[in-house]
Amino acid sequence: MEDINSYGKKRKGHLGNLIEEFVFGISPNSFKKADFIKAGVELKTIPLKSDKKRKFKAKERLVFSMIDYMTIINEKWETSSFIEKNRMLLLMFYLFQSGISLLDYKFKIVELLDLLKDLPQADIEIIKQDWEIIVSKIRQGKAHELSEGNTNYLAACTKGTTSEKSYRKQPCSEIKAKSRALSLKTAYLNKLIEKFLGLTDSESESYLKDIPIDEVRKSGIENITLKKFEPFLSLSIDEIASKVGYDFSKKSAKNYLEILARAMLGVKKRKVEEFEKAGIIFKTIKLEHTGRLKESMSFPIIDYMDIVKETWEESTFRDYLSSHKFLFVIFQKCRNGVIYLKKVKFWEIPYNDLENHVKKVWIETQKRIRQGKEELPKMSEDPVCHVRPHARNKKDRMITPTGTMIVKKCFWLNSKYIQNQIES
DNA sequence: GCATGATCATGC
DNA sequence: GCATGATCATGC
Repeated sequence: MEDINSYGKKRKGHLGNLIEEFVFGISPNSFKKADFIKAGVELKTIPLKSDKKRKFKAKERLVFSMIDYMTIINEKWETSSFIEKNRMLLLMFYLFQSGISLLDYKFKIVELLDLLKDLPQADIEIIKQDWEIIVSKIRQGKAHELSEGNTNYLAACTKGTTSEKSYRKQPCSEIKAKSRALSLKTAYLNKLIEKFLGLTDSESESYLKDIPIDEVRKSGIENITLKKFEPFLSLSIDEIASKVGYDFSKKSAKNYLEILARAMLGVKKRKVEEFEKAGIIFKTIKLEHTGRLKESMSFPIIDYMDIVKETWEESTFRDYLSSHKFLFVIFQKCRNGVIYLKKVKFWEIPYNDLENHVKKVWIETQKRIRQGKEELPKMSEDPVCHVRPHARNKKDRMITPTGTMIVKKCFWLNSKYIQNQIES
């Protein structure tokens, strides 16, 4: 056995090995079997960060082993290598702190979790469907197009080095695909953590709770969601309001389109539970009577100090875009001003747009910030995205690495681009 | 009509 | 006080 102190300086990936070796006295194995072979239990150490509201939040997604593209296409969910290895998880959550030794991390939550028993039925079904979506994409020869936005709770995230070497063969296409691993999304982990901490989120409400598991199984969560909106298509917002029992006169909220969108799903509370778990972002969109979309779509503020230290592959913005799915609830104005529900659509950013256009703009943005420039890529410079102010006012500024203070800005998806995505 | 800059409204 | 979603204002 190695001296425990020699581990203290190693990287976070070694924390799991450390626990296995020094806490449980087993030698680390990284292949097909669970860590505790006889018990069939897989150990996972998961970093947490502090959170004002909920005490702790997951620092990152929970990553399992690499997807073997060549063999997974012959598997079935129930007997899959994923389930075989990861069905029983020993989850050890620790509070991450930068700059301290691994040996000084404090564990905050330890739970044993049976993926097929301890989660709500609907969740298990959705995870299974996610697995099937991923496998069917590989079967269609589209492993290179996989993205975390494809699925809800379980996702295929990139894993391994970012160099060319990390591309590997896939069975149904000649195109090489990035190496990826199965993972639980950060959003889903956060809900699990909440549960483990005994916190109940009284603000969110499920819209699948009254739907029989069989139907979730048959139709899939996306179709069920879209079906919820069907009875309202082409209705004006007044008609929708009276149908769902929402009284405009009582409360004239500015976010009435969002309230109506939730009400059509059957949710009265402020948050949609399944969307919280899946990291699905609700976007209500209002088109002009001509079908034109006026406004671009904003994203979180750019931290100028952080972005210059990031690589594109691991950047905050790439992570945000590629790990979220969006639900566009699209309304359109008539010539006479009446607003009606036009279309509802799930959207995730297409791989090529992300890796070509957004990447180009991101790299250019990083370059200009490093140079101390205040002029960041404009809408006219790329058809997909641009950078623009997003601040309270001109005085709302943030420090840059060159020491200047510039107005808070963020990435925006171009209005025209979103409009095209809605139409296609 | 459109690009770009600027700011409002809301909720935590 | 601040992040976030949404929208306004201006000038070409």
